[in-house]
Amino acid sequence: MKSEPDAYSIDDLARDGVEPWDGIRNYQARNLMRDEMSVGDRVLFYHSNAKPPGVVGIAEIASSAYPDPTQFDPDSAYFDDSSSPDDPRWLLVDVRYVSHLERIVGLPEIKDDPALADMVLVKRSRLSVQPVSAEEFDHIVALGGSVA
DNA sequence: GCCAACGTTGGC
DNA sequence: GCCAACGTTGGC
Repeated sequence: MKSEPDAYSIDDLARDGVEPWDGIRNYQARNLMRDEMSVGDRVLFYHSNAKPPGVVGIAEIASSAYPDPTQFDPDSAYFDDSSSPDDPRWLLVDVRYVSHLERIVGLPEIKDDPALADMVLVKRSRLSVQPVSAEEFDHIVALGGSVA
């Protein structure tokens, strides 16, 4: 899962513990949260639009998908007036902090690693929630160093 | 700041 | 249903 650290960083998640992952406004990302995530699933936390961009930590899914309240809030940047409470268009999941990696695994390193060539991040980078295989997950954690 | 790659919108 | 115009993402 990607986040711009200026908006919400791994340090913010470490401080907050659990955070509703609001603001996802992409159908593919929504469907992944709805259909492919279970409580306890591990998450790679990725800093996008960062210097450097890369995987910075580990989180886990702390809830199943439920309606994102910001879509109904006219004062929110994520407000969507074509969504109704009867039939919510946008969902979110709660995300819980697990750990930082010992070092950032940067995007260039990921792109250059043959074991990671099939990652969605490499093949189709512009998606804020992406599936990661168990092998890819373990490989990146091994590169970055697991703190726990 | 630039721009490539997508995703969405809306006229027809 | 097609597709042009437009908006967003995010690396560089």
